[in-house]
Amino acid sequence: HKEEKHELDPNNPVANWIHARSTRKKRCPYTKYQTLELEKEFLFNMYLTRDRRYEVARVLNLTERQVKIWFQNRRMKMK
Amino acid sequence: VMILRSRFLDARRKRRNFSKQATEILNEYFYSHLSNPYPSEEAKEELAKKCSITVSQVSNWFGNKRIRYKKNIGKFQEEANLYAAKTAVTAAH
DNA sequence: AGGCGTCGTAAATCATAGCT
DNA sequence: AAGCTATGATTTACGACGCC
Repeated sequence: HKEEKHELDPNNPVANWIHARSTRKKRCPYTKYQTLELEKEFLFNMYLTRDRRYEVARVLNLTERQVKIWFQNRRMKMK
Repeated sequence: VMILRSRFLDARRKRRNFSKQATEILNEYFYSHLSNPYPSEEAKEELAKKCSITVSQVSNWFGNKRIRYKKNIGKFQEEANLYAAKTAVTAAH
């Protein structure tokens, strides 16, 4: 199972490791308020509808993608 | 409710460092698989058992080790040589 | 095709154990 | 004892792949 991108450089032990693409957005910790509201929404339903996702993103000033991924991560954390 | 749970989860952050033997075992695996330090699920289970820690802790350890090694290879050179020598001895019977 | 699901991970950050 | 660093755990963000 391979992920993201590999660099092509012989002789460097790290060359064939998995590396994040340089275009990846830097991790940006969410505020207490954002996290609390996301948790409340998660308690309401573990899976988002499209409408709820749009609304949550708008209220918390996050992108729909961030909200979607937050829910995916949250479900994994729960396991 | 969530406050209670978050406190419970935060409690997991109260940790002890792993034993010297456990760190030894993890480092031996890491440096003897330096070109591909991604243990399979089965390998993680075996390491977890040998180290008396959980599979998640093994995953955390490798995640931390990979990024910290990559970020500063020079700092780990001495350690790398130490384990390379150790596994070389093992390989020579 | 396209979108959302899980799984495993990178990289940054957090919290604090344990040295100096 | 206080400060600093090492270390284990948690948090965002994706890539790979799966299933409808």
